[in-house]
Amino acid sequence: MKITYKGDYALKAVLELALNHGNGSIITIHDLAKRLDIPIKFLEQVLLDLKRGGYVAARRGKLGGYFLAKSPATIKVGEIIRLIEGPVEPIACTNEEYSGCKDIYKCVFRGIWQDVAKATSDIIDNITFEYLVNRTARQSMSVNYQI
Amino acid sequence: MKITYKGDYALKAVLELALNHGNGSIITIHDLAKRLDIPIKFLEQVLLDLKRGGYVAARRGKLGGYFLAKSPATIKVGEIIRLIEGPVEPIACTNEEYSGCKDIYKCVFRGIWQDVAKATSDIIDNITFEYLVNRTARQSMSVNYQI
DNA sequence: ATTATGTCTATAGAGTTAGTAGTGTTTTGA
DNA sequence: TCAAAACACTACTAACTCTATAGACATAAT
Repeated sequence: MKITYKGDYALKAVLELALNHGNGSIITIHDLAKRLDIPIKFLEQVLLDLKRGGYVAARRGKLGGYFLAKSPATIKVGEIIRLIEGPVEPIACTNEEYSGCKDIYKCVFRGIWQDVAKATSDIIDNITFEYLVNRTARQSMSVNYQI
Repeated sequence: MKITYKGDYALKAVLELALNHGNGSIITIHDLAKRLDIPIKFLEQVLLDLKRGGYVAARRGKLGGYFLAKSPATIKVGEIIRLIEGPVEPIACTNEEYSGCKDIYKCVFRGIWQDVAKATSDIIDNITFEYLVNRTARQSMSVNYQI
Protein backbone atom coordinates (compact mmCIF):
# COMPACT_ATOMS: atom_id res chain seq x y z
CA MET A 1 0.00 0.00 0.00
CA LYS A 2 1.21 3.43 -0.89
CA ILE A 3 -0.55 6.62 0.20
CA THR A 4 -0.44 9.44 -2.34
CA TYR A 5 -1.26 13.07 -1.69
CA LYS A 6 -4.76 12.39 -2.92
CA GLY A 7 -5.30 9.72 -0.29
CA ASP A 8 -3.67 11.85 2.37
CA TYR A 9 -5.93 14.78 1.50
CA ALA A 10 -9.01 12.58 1.47
CA LEU A 11 -8.33 11.28 4.97
CA LYS A 12 -7.67 14.77 6.30
CA ALA A 13 -10.80 16.14 4.65
CA VAL A 14 -12.98 13.41 6.11
CA LEU A 15 -11.45 13.97 9.53
CA GLU A 16 -12.05 17.70 9.31
CA LEU A 17 -15.66 17.11 8.31
CA ALA A 18 -15.97 14.55 11.09
CA LEU A 19 -14.78 17.11 13.62
CA ASN A 20 -17.69 19.29 12.54
CA HIS A 21 -20.23 16.52 12.28
CA GLY A 22 -23.39 16.59 14.33
CA ASN A 23 -23.94 20.29 14.75
CA GLY A 24 -25.57 20.50 11.34
CA SER A 25 -22.80 22.64 10.02
CA ILE A 26 -21.61 22.71 6.47
CA ILE A 27 -18.12 23.62 5.29
CA THR A 28 -17.29 25.20 1.97
CA ILE A 29 -14.52 23.74 -0.11
CA HIS A 30 -12.82 27.11 0.15
CA ASP A 31 -12.76 26.84 3.93
CA LEU A 32 -11.68 23.23 3.90
CA ALA A 33 -8.84 23.97 1.51
CA LYS A 34 -7.63 26.83 3.69
CA ARG A 35 -7.81 24.84 6.92
CA LEU A 36 -6.01 21.85 5.45
CA ASP A 37 -3.64 23.81 3.23
CA ILE A 38 -4.62 21.93 0.08
CA PRO A 39 -4.91 23.39 -3.45
CA ILE A 40 -8.61 24.04 -3.80
CA LYS A 41 -9.05 22.53 -7.26
CA PHE A 42 -7.26 19.38 -6.24
CA LEU A 43 -9.35 19.09 -3.09
CA GLU A 44 -12.38 19.50 -5.29
CA GLN A 45 -11.56 16.30 -7.16
CA VAL A 46 -10.94 14.48 -3.93
CA LEU A 47 -14.28 15.57 -2.51
CA LEU A 48 -16.07 14.51 -5.67
CA ASP A 49 -14.57 11.04 -5.29
CA LEU A 50 -15.60 10.96 -1.65
CA LYS A 51 -19.09 12.03 -2.66
CA ARG A 52 -19.37 9.34 -5.31
CA GLY A 53 -18.19 6.86 -2.70
CA GLY A 54 -21.02 7.96 -0.44
CA TYR A 55 -18.89 9.34 2.37
CA VAL A 56 -19.58 13.02 1.99
CA ALA A 57 -22.55 14.96 0.68
CA ALA A 58 -22.80 18.45 -0.71
CA ARG A 59 -25.29 21.24 -0.93
CA ARG A 60 -24.98 23.39 -4.01
CA GLY A 61 -25.57 27.06 -4.48
CA LYS A 62 -25.09 29.91 -2.08
CA LEU A 63 -24.77 28.74 1.52
CA GLY A 64 -23.70 25.41 0.07
CA GLY A 65 -20.82 23.26 1.15
CA TYR A 66 -19.80 19.80 2.21
CA PHE A 67 -20.68 17.61 5.14
CA LEU A 68 -20.31 13.96 6.12
CA ALA A 69 -22.93 11.68 4.62
CA LYS A 70 -22.67 9.20 7.49
CA SER A 71 -21.67 9.11 11.11
CA PRO A 72 -17.93 9.15 11.83
CA ALA A 73 -18.44 5.97 13.85
CA THR A 74 -19.38 4.10 10.68
CA ILE A 75 -16.50 5.27 8.50
CA LYS A 76 -13.24 3.38 8.72
CA VAL A 77 -9.86 4.60 7.53
CA GLY A 78 -9.50 1.53 5.34
CA GLU A 79 -12.63 2.38 3.39
CA ILE A 80 -11.34 5.79 2.40
CA ILE A 81 -7.94 4.39 1.46
CA ARG A 82 -9.46 1.69 -0.73
CA LEU A 83 -11.77 4.19 -2.40
CA ILE A 84 -8.97 6.61 -3.25
CA GLU A 85 -5.90 4.41 -3.59
CA GLY A 86 -7.34 1.06 -4.57
CA PRO A 87 -6.46 -2.34 -3.10
CA VAL A 88 -4.04 -2.44 -0.17
CA GLU A 89 -2.04 -5.34 -1.60
CA PRO A 90 1.62 -4.45 -2.22
CA ILE A 91 1.53 -6.20 -5.60
CA ALA A 92 -1.25 -7.26 -7.95
CA CYS A 93 -0.52 -11.00 -7.90
CA THR A 94 -2.36 -11.61 -4.63
CA ASN A 95 -5.75 -11.85 -6.26
CA GLU A 96 -6.86 -15.15 -7.68
CA GLU A 97 -7.36 -14.03 -11.27
CA TYR A 98 -3.76 -13.00 -11.71
CA SER A 99 -1.75 -15.40 -13.82
CA GLY A 100 1.55 -13.57 -14.09
CA CYS A 101 3.51 -16.20 -12.19
CA LYS A 102 4.57 -18.92 -14.55
CA ASP A 103 4.07 -21.57 -11.90
CA ILE A 104 1.64 -20.45 -9.26
CA TYR A 105 2.60 -23.39 -7.05
CA LYS A 106 6.15 -22.18 -6.98
CA CYS A 107 5.40 -18.53 -6.39
CA VAL A 108 6.12 -18.63 -2.75
CA PHE A 109 6.01 -14.87 -2.42
CA ARG A 110 2.31 -14.68 -3.00
CA GLY A 111 1.59 -15.82 0.55
CA ILE A 112 3.81 -13.07 1.91
CA TRP A 113 1.91 -10.35 0.10
CA GLN A 114 -1.34 -11.79 1.32
CA ASP A 115 -0.03 -11.72 4.88
CA VAL A 116 1.09 -8.11 4.49
CA ALA A 117 -2.27 -7.14 3.04
CA LYS A 118 -4.07 -8.82 5.91
CA ALA A 119 -1.90 -7.19 8.57
CA THR A 120 -2.47 -3.82 6.93
CA SER A 121 -6.21 -4.37 6.70
CA ASP A 122 -6.35 -5.43 10.34
CA ILE A 123 -5.07 -1.98 11.24
CA ILE A 124 -6.82 0.37 8.87
CA ASP A 125 -10.16 -1.43 8.89
CA ASN A 126 -10.41 -1.15 12.65
CA ILE A 127 -9.97 2.59 12.99
CA THR A 128 -13.11 4.67 12.74
CA PHE A 129 -13.20 8.41 12.29
CA GLU A 130 -15.07 8.64 15.57
CA TYR A 131 -11.96 7.30 17.27
CA LEU A 132 -9.80 9.76 15.35
CA VAL A 133 -12.07 12.64 16.33
CA ASN A 134 -11.67 11.73 19.99
CA ARG A 135 -7.93 11.39 19.66
CA THR A 136 -7.64 14.71 17.85
CA ALA A 137 -9.73 16.46 20.49
CA ARG A 138 -7.69 14.99 23.32
CA GLN A 139 -4.41 15.79 21.59
CA SER A 140 -5.23 19.44 20.92
CA MET A 141 -6.45 19.72 24.53
CA SER A 142 -3.20 18.47 25.92
CA VAL A 143 -1.35 20.81 23.61
CA ASN A 144 -3.41 23.70 24.96
CA TYR A 145 -2.65 22.66 28.52
CA GLN A 146 1.05 22.90 27.82
CA ILE A 147 0.77 26.57 26.85
CA MET B 1 4.81 -0.47 0.59
CA LYS B 2 4.43 -1.12 -3.09
CA ILE B 3 6.32 -3.85 -4.93
CA THR B 4 7.31 -2.96 -8.49
CA TYR B 5 8.47 -5.35 -11.17
CA LYS B 6 12.03 -4.56 -10.21
CA GLY B 7 11.45 -5.66 -6.63
CA ASP B 8 9.53 -8.71 -7.76
CA TYR B 9 12.34 -9.70 -10.10
CA ALA B 10 14.95 -9.13 -7.40
CA LEU B 11 13.19 -11.45 -4.98
CA LYS B 12 12.75 -14.15 -7.60
CA ALA B 13 16.37 -13.86 -8.69
CA VAL B 14 17.65 -14.19 -5.14
CA LEU B 15 15.38 -17.18 -4.57
CA GLU B 16 16.59 -18.85 -7.75
CA LEU B 17 20.21 -18.30 -6.74
CA ALA B 18 19.38 -19.54 -3.24
CA LEU B 19 17.97 -22.75 -4.70
CA ASN B 20 21.36 -23.32 -6.32
CA HIS B 21 23.42 -22.18 -3.38
CA GLY B 22 25.91 -24.51 -1.75
CA ASN B 23 26.88 -26.71 -4.64
CA GLY B 24 29.36 -24.12 -5.86
CA SER B 25 27.40 -23.56 -8.99
CA ILE B 26 27.19 -20.30 -10.85
CA ILE B 27 24.32 -19.15 -13.05
CA THR B 28 24.65 -16.89 -16.06
CA ILE B 29 22.33 -13.96 -16.40
CA HIS B 30 21.17 -15.49 -19.64
CA ASP B 31 20.08 -18.63 -17.81
CA LEU B 32 18.50 -16.73 -14.97
CA ALA B 33 16.53 -14.54 -17.37
CA LYS B 34 15.23 -17.59 -19.21
CA ARG B 35 14.27 -19.47 -16.07
CA LEU B 36 12.47 -16.49 -14.54
CA ASP B 37 11.09 -15.12 -17.80
CA ILE B 38 12.56 -11.66 -17.25
CA PRO B 39 13.98 -9.33 -19.94
CA ILE B 40 17.70 -9.93 -19.72
CA LYS B 41 18.81 -6.30 -19.78
CA PHE B 42 16.36 -5.38 -17.07
CA LEU B 43 17.47 -8.31 -14.95
CA GLU B 44 21.01 -7.13 -15.45
CA GLN B 45 20.24 -3.84 -13.69
CA VAL B 46 18.50 -5.67 -10.88
CA LEU B 47 21.47 -7.96 -10.38
CA LEU B 48 23.83 -5.00 -10.33
CA ASP B 49 21.79 -3.46 -7.53
CA LEU B 50 21.81 -6.74 -5.65
CA LYS B 51 25.55 -6.94 -6.13
CA ARG B 52 26.08 -3.42 -4.83
CA GLY B 53 23.92 -4.33 -1.87
CA GLY B 54 26.19 -7.26 -1.15
CA TYR B 55 23.63 -9.99 -1.70
CA VAL B 56 24.97 -11.51 -4.88
CA ALA B 57 28.44 -11.78 -6.36
CA ALA B 58 29.58 -12.27 -9.90
CA ARG B 59 32.45 -13.79 -11.79
CA ARG B 60 33.28 -12.09 -15.04
CA GLY B 61 34.50 -13.49 -18.30
CA LYS B 62 33.85 -16.83 -19.89
CA LEU B 63 32.46 -19.34 -17.41
CA GLY B 64 31.31 -16.36 -15.40
CA GLY B 65 27.93 -15.81 -13.82
CA TYR B 66 26.15 -14.93 -10.61
CA PHE B 67 25.91 -16.60 -7.23
CA LEU B 68 24.73 -15.66 -3.76
CA ALA B 69 27.25 -13.70 -1.73
CA LYS B 70 25.88 -14.98 1.58
CA SER B 71 23.97 -17.90 2.94
CA PRO B 72 20.21 -17.93 2.24
CA ALA B 73 19.69 -18.25 6.00
CA THR B 74 21.12 -14.77 6.52
CA ILE B 75 19.12 -12.98 3.84
CA LYS B 76 15.68 -11.75 4.73
CA VAL B 77 12.94 -10.74 2.30
CA GLY B 78 12.70 -7.33 3.96
CA GLU B 79 16.33 -6.56 3.19
CA ILE B 80 15.87 -7.11 -0.52
CA ILE B 81 12.68 -5.07 -0.58
CA ARG B 82 14.27 -2.15 1.22
CA LEU B 83 17.29 -2.26 -1.06
CA ILE B 84 15.24 -2.19 -4.25
CA GLU B 85 12.05 -0.37 -3.26
CA GLY B 86 13.17 1.85 -0.40
CA PRO B 87 11.44 2.34 2.94
CA VAL B 88 8.44 0.22 3.81
CA GLU B 89 6.34 3.13 5.09
CA PRO B 90 3.16 3.81 3.10
CA ILE B 91 3.83 7.56 3.22
CA ALA B 92 6.90 9.67 3.89
CA CYS B 93 5.59 11.50 6.95
CA THR B 94 6.40 8.65 9.35
CA ASN B 95 10.01 9.62 9.71
CA GLU B 96 10.93 12.25 12.27
CA GLU B 97 12.51 14.77 9.91
CA TYR B 98 9.34 15.22 7.89
CA SER B 99 7.60 18.51 8.52
CA GLY B 100 4.81 18.36 5.96
CA CYS B 101 2.01 18.30 8.52
CA LYS B 102 1.12 21.78 9.60
CA ASP B 103 0.49 20.67 13.13
CA ILE B 104 2.28 17.47 13.96
CA TYR B 105 0.32 17.13 17.21
CA LYS B 106 -2.88 17.02 15.25
CA CYS B 107 -1.70 14.66 12.53
CA VAL B 108 -3.35 11.65 14.00
CA PHE B 109 -2.70 9.56 10.91
CA ARG B 110 1.01 9.40 11.48
CA GLY B 111 0.61 6.74 14.15
CA ILE B 112 -1.43 4.62 11.76
CA TRP B 113 1.28 4.63 9.12
CA GLN B 114 3.85 3.73 11.74
CA ASP B 115 1.70 0.81 12.85
CA VAL B 116 1.31 -0.37 9.26
CA ALA B 117 5.04 -0.10 8.67
CA LYS B 118 5.74 -2.08 11.81
CA ALA B 119 3.26 -4.81 10.96
CA THR B 120 4.74 -5.08 7.49
CA SER B 121 8.28 -5.21 8.82
CA ASP B 122 7.32 -7.88 11.33
CA ILE B 123 6.40 -10.08 8.39
CA ILE B 124 9.05 -9.41 5.78
CA ASP B 125 11.94 -9.12 8.22
CA ASN B 126 11.25 -12.55 9.63
CA ILE B 127 11.31 -14.54 6.41
CA THR B 128 14.69 -15.83 5.29
CA PHE B 129 15.47 -17.23 1.89
CA GLU B 130 16.43 -20.48 3.55
CA TYR B 131 12.82 -20.79 4.65
CA LEU B 132 11.63 -19.95 1.14
CA VAL B 133 13.97 -22.54 -0.37
CA ASN B 134 12.49 -25.20 1.88
CA ARG B 135 8.97 -24.15 1.08
CA THR B 136 9.67 -24.10 -2.64
CA ALA B 137 11.19 -27.58 -2.53
CA ARG B 138 8.27 -28.97 -0.54
CA GLN B 139 5.72 -27.30 -2.82
CA SER B 140 7.20 -28.60 -6.06
CA MET B 141 7.42 -32.05 -4.49
CA SER B 142 3.75 -32.08 -3.58
CA VAL B 143 2.92 -30.87 -7.06
CA ASN B 144 4.86 -33.77 -8.51
CA TYR B 145 3.04 -36.19 -6.26
CA GLN B 146 -0.26 -35.04 -7.66
CA ILE B 147 0.71 -36.04 -11.16
C1' DA C 1 -30.05 39.29 -12.00
C1' DT C 2 -26.15 38.57 -9.28
C1' DT C 3 -23.31 36.13 -6.50
C1' DA C 4 -21.54 32.20 -4.27
C1' DT C 5 -21.31 27.83 -4.26
C1' DG C 6 -20.66 22.77 -6.08
C1' DT C 7 -19.92 19.68 -10.80
C1' DC C 8 -17.45 18.02 -14.43
C1' DT C 9 -13.93 17.35 -18.01
C1' DA C 10 -9.70 18.42 -20.00
C1' DT C 11 -4.98 19.26 -19.89
C1' DA C 12 -0.13 20.05 -18.62
C1' DG C 13 4.33 19.34 -16.29
C1' DA C 14 7.04 16.46 -13.46
C1' DG C 15 8.32 12.20 -11.95
C1' DT C 16 8.37 7.05 -12.06
C1' DT C 17 8.46 2.60 -14.23
C1' DA C 18 9.68 -0.93 -17.47
C1' DG C 19 12.29 -1.95 -20.96
C1' DT C 20 15.96 -1.28 -24.69
C1' DA C 21 20.52 -0.07 -26.60
C1' DG C 22 25.20 0.46 -26.90
C1' DT C 23 29.73 0.44 -25.35
C1' DG C 24 32.89 -0.96 -22.21
C1' DT C 25 35.79 -4.60 -19.27
C1' DT C 26 37.25 -9.17 -17.83
C1' DT C 27 38.26 -13.99 -18.35
C1' DT C 28 38.76 -18.32 -20.74
C1' DG C 29 40.71 -21.29 -23.86
C1' DA C 30 41.59 -22.64 -28.74
C1' DT D 1 47.38 -13.84 -29.33
C1' DC D 2 42.83 -13.20 -30.05
C1' DA D 3 38.00 -14.30 -30.45
C1' DA D 4 34.17 -15.53 -27.76
C1' DA D 5 31.45 -15.25 -23.73
C1' DA D 6 30.40 -13.37 -19.89
C1' DC D 7 29.56 -9.22 -16.50
C1' DA D 8 29.59 -3.62 -15.89
C1' DC D 9 27.92 0.71 -16.70
C1' DT D 10 25.43 4.66 -18.67
C1' DA D 11 22.07 6.60 -21.47
C1' DC D 12 17.75 6.70 -23.46
C1' DT D 13 12.66 6.16 -24.46
C1' DA D 14 7.72 5.16 -24.29
C1' DA D 15 4.04 4.70 -21.28
C1' DC D 16 2.07 5.65 -17.20
C1' DT D 17 0.98 8.08 -12.78
C1' DC D 18 0.75 11.94 -9.83
C1' DT D 19 -0.12 16.67 -8.70
C1' DA D 20 -1.97 20.62 -9.92
C1' DT D 21 -4.43 24.02 -12.81
C1' DA D 22 -8.11 25.83 -16.01
C1' DG D 23 -12.42 26.70 -17.64
C1' DA D 24 -17.17 25.96 -18.66
C1' DC D 25 -21.40 24.59 -16.45
C1' DA D 26 -25.30 23.87 -12.85
C1' DT D 27 -27.68 25.21 -8.71
C1' DA D 28 -29.44 27.94 -4.95
C1' DA D 29 -30.06 32.19 -2.11
C1' DT D 30 -30.87 36.97 -1.93
